[in-house]
Amino acid sequence: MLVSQTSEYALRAMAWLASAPPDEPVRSRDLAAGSGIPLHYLSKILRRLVLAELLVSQKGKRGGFVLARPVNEIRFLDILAAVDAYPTQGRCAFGWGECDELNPCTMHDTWTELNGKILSWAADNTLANVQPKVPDPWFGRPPSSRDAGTPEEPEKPA
Amino acid sequence: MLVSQTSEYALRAMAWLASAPPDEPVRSRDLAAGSGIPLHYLSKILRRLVLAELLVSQKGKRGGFVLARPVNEIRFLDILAAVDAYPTQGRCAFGWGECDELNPCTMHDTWTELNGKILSWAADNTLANVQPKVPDPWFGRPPSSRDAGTPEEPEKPA
DNA sequence: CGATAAATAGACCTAAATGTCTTTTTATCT
DNA sequence: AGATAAAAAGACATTTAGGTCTATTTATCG
Repeated sequence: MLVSQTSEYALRAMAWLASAPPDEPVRSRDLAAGSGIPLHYLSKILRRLVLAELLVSQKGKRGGFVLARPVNEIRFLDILAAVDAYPTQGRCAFGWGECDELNPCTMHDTWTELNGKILSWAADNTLANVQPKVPDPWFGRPPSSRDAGTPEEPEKPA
Repeated sequence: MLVSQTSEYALRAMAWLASAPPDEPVRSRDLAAGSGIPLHYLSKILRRLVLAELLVSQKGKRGGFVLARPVNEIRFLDILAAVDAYPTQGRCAFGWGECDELNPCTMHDTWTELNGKILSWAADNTLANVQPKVPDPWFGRPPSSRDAGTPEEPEKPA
């Protein structure tokens, strides 16, 4: 695969949070339900994003996650780096063994070309490039309420 | 990781074969020693490349592997496809669930941008972009002979 | 203060990717 | 024909990514 599942999850989660109103924190449960990411696995990813200071978490009642900075200051590159999916920097992925700038392998140039494209894509795009085009009154609500029509009701009433 | 180990191996192996003289087949043992790919794992990858008709294999004594076509007719894309690392085509990697052209997710455009760059890189580059710049009298020889200086001697004389 | 609701932490499981080993098949050479 | 040398096939082991579950901590509310 060219993009790991984990980095895809991280980008999706951050994109979701970028669409939520910034005043109140988003619970991981809602984020999981809305984005289709398994709850407990998502929690691990969110923790890493908190450690990378891309998110702020609030424990306890009324807790949840909020972006730590404005959307235009969170690059895709930061998100990928936070989950350890940082695009290869130093080493040439296709070099056999001891490939570097001084002693390049036969694929060094063409690999560097692609690597540069990926890096600039990740460095030039921020969460600002990802916000919804059309204002949606349901943003920030758990999407279960969108289906059921009863936004306040928890999913485990028993 | 952004590129799987297997697809990296496949590209390296093909690049190595592209550097070898086309008249005689390269043994997988030599290919493994030269490229640093584990022998038996390499064998599996080579078999897939044969099935994809990018390589021709010759069994028995004096056997080995040769490119099935001229270097400028083997695209990186073909190699990646052969080992099932084909860059994502239809689906949007960052879409949540039901993202497509008609109903795009908030990351559809920016993902499509990157995906297009990766695809064109893989489609536009062939093994011709990878051949060594400087002719090397040792190409096609097992690299162990390069170190030992006794090209004809097998590595298990006992 | 006690109940509740959230993140946090970490043990643990599963599946897929990766790597190793052995046997079988097939061709070539003497 | 027999010996040898190669790919082919496939069983098996290991590692890592991905995913689940449970307990703990921390905050808020009544």
